[in-house]
Formats: sequence, C-alpha cells, structure tokens
Amino acid sequence: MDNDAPPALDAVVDLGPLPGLTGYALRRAQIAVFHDFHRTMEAEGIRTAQFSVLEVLKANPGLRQTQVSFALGIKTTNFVPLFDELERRGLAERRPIPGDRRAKGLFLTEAGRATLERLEKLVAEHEARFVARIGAAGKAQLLGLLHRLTDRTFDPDRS
Amino acid sequence: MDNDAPPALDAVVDLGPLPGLTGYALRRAQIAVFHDFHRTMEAEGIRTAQFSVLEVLKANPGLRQTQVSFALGIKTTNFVPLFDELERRGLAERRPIPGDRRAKGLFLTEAGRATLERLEKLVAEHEARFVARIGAAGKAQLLGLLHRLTDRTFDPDRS
DNA sequence: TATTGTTATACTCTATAACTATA
DNA sequence: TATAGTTATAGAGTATAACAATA
Repeated sequence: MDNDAPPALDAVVDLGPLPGLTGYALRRAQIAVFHDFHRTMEAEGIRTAQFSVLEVLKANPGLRQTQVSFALGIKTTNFVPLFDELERRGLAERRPIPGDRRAKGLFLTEAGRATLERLEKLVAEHEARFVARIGAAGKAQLLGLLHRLTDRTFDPDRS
Repeated sequence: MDNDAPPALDAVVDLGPLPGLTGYALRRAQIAVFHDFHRTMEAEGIRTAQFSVLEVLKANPGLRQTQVSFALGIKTTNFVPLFDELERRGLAERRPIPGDRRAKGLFLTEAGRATLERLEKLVAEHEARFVARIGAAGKAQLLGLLHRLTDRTFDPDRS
C-alpha cells in the first residue's frame, strides 16, 4: 500500500460551485486558448493586443488612435506605448490627419501587411485546434452565446 | 449638417476577423462578466482568486497549499501573499499537518464561513444577471462548450 | 535528492492624474 | 471649454530564481 505517498497534485479536488459559474468557466477557457495563442506567436513576438490592432488597421486604414483603442477596449493611455512598439518595429505608422493637427491617422506599413499575412496563417492553425475540439457548429453556438454576454458599450477610458 | 463634428467614438469600426476568433470572443465576454463581478464584490473587497480559494476550502477543508493552488491554476509562489491576506483578514488559516512538518493544511475560519455565505448570495445575483441574457439552456450549452476548450492538465508551476 | 512553502524580484497588464497642443 | 494624444506612475496579475526546512 502507498499510504505515505505525497498527495497527488492532480488528485480530484472539489471546486464547489466554481465550475458552474459563467465567469470561472470563461476565465479557464480563455486562459487555455490564450496559452495556445502565445505559444503560436512566440516566434513572431506578437501579443494578442498587438495582433488585434494590426487587424483593425488592415480593415480600417487611417482610423484615429481614439477610435482604434475604443473599438478594442484599450485605454488610450495604454495604447500609446503599444503602438509605439509597432511603429518602432516598422509594422505600423502614425500620419498627420488633414484638418485636425491634434489627431493622427494609423496605418499598416508594407512590412506590417506582409507580417500580418504570416500571422493570419498561424492564427488560422491556432483556431483550427479549438474548432477540432468543439466542431464548427459548436463554435458557431459558442460565438453567439459569448456575443450576448459581451458588453458592447464598454469604454475603458470612462469606466 | 454636421460634417465637422468629431468622429463618434462608438462609430462602427470593422474588427475584421477578430469577432470570429474564439480567443477574442472569450476575452471580451470574460472581461464583461468579471467587470460585473468586481462591481458586485467591491464593497466586500474580495477579488476573483480570493473568492475561488474560499470556495475550494469550503468544499475541501484541510487541503495543502500545493493542492489548492494547482486546482485553481495559481502558482504556489503567487498563492502565498494571496493566502496571507485571507489569513490577515481572519477569513482562513494555515494549520500544521500531523506527519509532515513542511506542509500546512488550509481551513476557513468561522468568520470566513460567514463571509462566504454573504459572498455566495452576491455571486448568485451576479450570475443571474448573465443567465437572464442567455437563459438556463444557453448557460448549460455554454458551460459544456467552455469545458471542452479548457486544458484540464495545466500546471502553472511547471509551464 | 525531492518536496513544501517561502522570499525577492521582474515583467506585463491595467488604472489614475496631470500635462501639451490643438480645436 | 473640450478633445487627441501623451507622460509618469501606481497597482494588479503573473513569471523566474533561489532559498530553508523537512521528507
């Protein structure tokens, strides 16, 4: 008998009501998915927020910082160093906006566009790993449910 | 006409492929739910990780730190100050374990048990707000899908 | 030698306040 | 007086390395 063995680390621990809480289940799933995302992007040195900014600039060239950061739920104050790094790496750039000398329009560079194409291939593989787990129908269901949970009028700068 | 008005902050911005990515949708939903949780718990001064520890201790009195932190995906090194605060506030305590003088068994105090009862009422209200959005059937579907996305063998101390 | 708990520390993420230059 | 962008800074949350006591 093995009565004196140390308690197995993965011994069954009763999590009580936690697995039945939407927030807890969301958090654990999000961590698992982001963990895979980080491993996928490790070689490219791109983090989730950076990737999302590049995608928004691809879809909406010339947006102002305020618009991009609001759309992604990033505080403008935190957006600055984030975008600084994209600019430093030559993936995106700020340009003056005619008619408002305070504002700046954000654009992908050619290098940014090329990099994003590589990233999208990696992300597609990453995404496929999770679609393999729940199926295309499961994913469609999931996205519908998540969308109904998400607060669409969230302004990180004013809350 | 209003041609010179500043661009509306919530103007429709094309998020490109982001809303179709499981990780992005998970993250936005998780932020919305946690935002409500934080507001709900503000008066009690309890954060998500602290709440989850209290629940695990209620369901499994006497577990070792290693077991609790592994079960919740918290690094043992980060668990220490987290539990220190619960102990300082008199909600939980470390007790010696007979037979292993390195290890410590974790328990709720009476005050911890009483506090947790209050917290559970608040959490139930919090949860109800989201069940109201997606229905009981929607929640059951969601939890099933999230569980299939979650990595059950994740050890934060060794990864 | 390995395990339990711990300290010290660093890095990322997020949050608050205050500033500048324009409008 | 308000807005766009910025700086500085503080606080969570999470990460690594190394250690003492015990097994």
